[in-house]
Amino acid sequence: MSTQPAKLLLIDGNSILYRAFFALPPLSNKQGQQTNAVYGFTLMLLKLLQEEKPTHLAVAFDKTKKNFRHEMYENYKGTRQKTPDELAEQFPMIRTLLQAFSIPVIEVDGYEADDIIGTLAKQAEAAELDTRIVSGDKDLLQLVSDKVHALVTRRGITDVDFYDAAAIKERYGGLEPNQIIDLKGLMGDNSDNIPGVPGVGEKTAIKLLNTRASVEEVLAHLDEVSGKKLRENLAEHHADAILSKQLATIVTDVPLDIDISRLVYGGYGVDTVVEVFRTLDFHSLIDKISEEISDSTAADNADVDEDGWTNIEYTRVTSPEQMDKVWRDLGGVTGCVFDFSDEDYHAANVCGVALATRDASFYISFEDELQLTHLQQWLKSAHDKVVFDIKSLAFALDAHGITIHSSGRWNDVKLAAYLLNPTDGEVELEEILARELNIQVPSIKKMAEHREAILCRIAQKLPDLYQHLGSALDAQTLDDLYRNIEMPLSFVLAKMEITGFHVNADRLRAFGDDLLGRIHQLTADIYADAGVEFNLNSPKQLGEILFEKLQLPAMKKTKTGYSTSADVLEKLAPYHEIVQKILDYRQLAKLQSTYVEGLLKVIRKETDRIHTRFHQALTATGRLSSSEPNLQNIPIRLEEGRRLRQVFEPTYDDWYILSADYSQVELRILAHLSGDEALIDAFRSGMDIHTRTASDVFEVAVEDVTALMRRQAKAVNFGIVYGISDFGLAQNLNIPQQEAKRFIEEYFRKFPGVKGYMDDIVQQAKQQGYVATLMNRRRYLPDIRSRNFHLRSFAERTAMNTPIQGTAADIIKLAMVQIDAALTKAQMDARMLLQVHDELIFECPADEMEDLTQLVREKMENAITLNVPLVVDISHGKTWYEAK
DNA sequence: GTAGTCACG
DNA sequence: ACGTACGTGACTACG
Repeated sequence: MSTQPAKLLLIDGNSILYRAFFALPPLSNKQGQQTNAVYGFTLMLLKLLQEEKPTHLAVAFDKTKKNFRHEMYENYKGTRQKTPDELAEQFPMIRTLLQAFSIPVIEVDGYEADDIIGTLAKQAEAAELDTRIVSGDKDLLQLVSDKVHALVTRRGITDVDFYDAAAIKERYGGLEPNQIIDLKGLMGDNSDNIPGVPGVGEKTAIKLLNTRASVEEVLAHLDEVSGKKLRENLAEHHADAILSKQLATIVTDVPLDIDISRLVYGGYGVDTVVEVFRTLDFHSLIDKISEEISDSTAADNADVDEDGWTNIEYTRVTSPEQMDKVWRDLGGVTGCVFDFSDEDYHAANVCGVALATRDASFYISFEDELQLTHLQQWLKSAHDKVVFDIKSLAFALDAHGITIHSSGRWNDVKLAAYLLNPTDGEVELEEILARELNIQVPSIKKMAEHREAILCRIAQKLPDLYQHLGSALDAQTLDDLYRNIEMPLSFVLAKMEITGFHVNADRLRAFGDDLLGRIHQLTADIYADAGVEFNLNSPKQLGEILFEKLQLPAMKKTKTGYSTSADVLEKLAPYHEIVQKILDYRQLAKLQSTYVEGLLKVIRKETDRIHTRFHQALTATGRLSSSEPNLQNIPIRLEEGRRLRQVFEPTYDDWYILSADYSQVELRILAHLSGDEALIDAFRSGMDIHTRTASDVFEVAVEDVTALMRRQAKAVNFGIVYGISDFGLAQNLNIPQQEAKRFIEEYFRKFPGVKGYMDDIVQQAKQQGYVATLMNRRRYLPDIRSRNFHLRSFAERTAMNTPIQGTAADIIKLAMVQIDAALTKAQMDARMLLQVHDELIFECPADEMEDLTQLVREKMENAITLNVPLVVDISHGKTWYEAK
């Protein structure tokens, strides 16, 4: 029997985990970093178990309340959704781990881990049980007493400082543990968003608390405080100090359905823990605790994934009879890996497909045409299928005359993984398998002779992977977005990519020839002005000419030298005639190289069409992007470039191009999200929003708004959407920062709801670690709690911008899905060609124009109901240029 | 491969 | 005092 004294260990799960998360060097792979954080947590846990030998043990986690965004989502859905569980989402493996260690996890709705620990510590004190609190947060020091001591993490992950009352006294200039809250009340805590009193830091606070024991007493005896400024600050921020103290005070009466007698810790089963370590790839930790492991356990599991890649048994289907066997054997969810090189998206040639369930694997070669007909049947069938990147499949299969439809019960792990981690950019299947299931896929290139086997093995893993990701989607209420928007949208986008945009190549070439002539003339003029020939395309050489040879005033520097960007050159134009010529050259050279030459390169000669590629799983906000070529940035702002749109024509002479764009969609979304009455009223009135903003901000009648006022108001509106800063606005408008600041302050005075929303959303991001769109699309913002001003500010602006930009993306995506369905249903010939963030481009026969206009308007304007109307402007013409 | 620049929303 | 507008992709120069 053990004779060791009873000892209770209370671990602040959140702070230890986050400590580990931030202590580790940043990884490009977020999921990897999360696994690393759990690794750090485990290191700490093992150390504590070994050194502290607790007889009672619990880990507490925060469980924050449901937020307004979830409620909004429910309103939109009209249904109730489960409240997501914060920690399980971000670090799903932590639960498995603690379960393996048989350690009780305590969470209480609406309370933080601190509060639970405070409550348990109080109970323990009453029971005279020796208690150690482990946390990364010094706030917990307020709980220290005779029986309760604290271990607070220092640098690194597992280093801790020990605190009893004496240690606190020494560290905090004589303060008692219960004065920690007074300390926080006065000095605040930036990382916890406790304001405190301005001008009061740790030193001052300690001095004050050495004469008077509490915040209240300090405030009651202000006359004793030396220093006029300090006295004024204390008087002025009386309420802040009291509130800050309250914020810093840990709750000690959390309603718990468990008491300390239930926290008796009996140790863990080594086998169970090793098993979990193995799935998490914590190999070094396995060694650390492996003395007690029996050899057999280790051997049983060691080689499952090691050799499965090449010795997997699969059937190579070569006859129709075998095809029948495929249908019989493929029950349940089937993983599908199509065999094509992913190097060239547009020229991908599918040479086979691997189909697998847990029990059976098949490789069907595309060489045999007969097989394809059978395969096509199956692709349409009601079997559940899991793939990676359905859009690339649909695009590649189209070249084989195979069309796949959204009715075929497809699931796409690329889209699922993207919704879970939108900030990772485009992620390959291999990375997802490694991150989610710890499966290392061998290089197919290096093992070319095993290609089919490896593909079958990957196919076999896909259902597991989908199940894994799917439950995470459910847990984060992303399932609706995934199933009803992103999945169906993939098929719409595939169709658009396959259709392409018809262009007039001759006209494009002529446009380019004209440009070339003018570029040559400008180049000659510039060389003459400079008195020397140089490479005009080199910012370095150009900088030397302008700022050294010609002695123009350098306004801005880059890391490598002088900045020669357009905004700098515009300011320089009055000094020398060469500057305007350079600006003109730049403009024309851009058009020539990026657009004329760039587009000519990608026109398919047989069809005179350009097929862009839409990236559906790339942007952090939920927008699409377009590449090879990018058709989302065809010039429009300057007439010169806009003329490029004349080369984009309908497929047939008597068809038309139709363009439909949301009017001010982001500001309307802001009006909705913020509930600001003035902004809502502005949109309901149907007035020009920038003019209306100018009239409000500059306090003039609408009819007295000048062009300059409108331009400035427009910039402010943009700034608001981007997460405004006075510097940014000043830069944009080329005005002093002070003036920009006044604009912003005035804007917020006139639109207080917007101000409130911006403050709330940043606060919310800090609390829950992410922001969300109206349709619940999420973006995690780990930097929002950073001590680095730059990182934190960026995260704050992102918190303001992403719900707006992302909701706009949600809305147009939903509209696209609905429009596609409606076009199919109405059996119209009209086709969707492009999406450019807030606009959709179509082509259609003349006799469908009216119907299409009506249909598109109806679907776009009613995709979602906001508290302001959504307005869509539609126009058409014989080219994209004319559809304006 | 990175930096600078510029095209779009 | 800190040092910034949000989200993308393509081209050219240059180490």
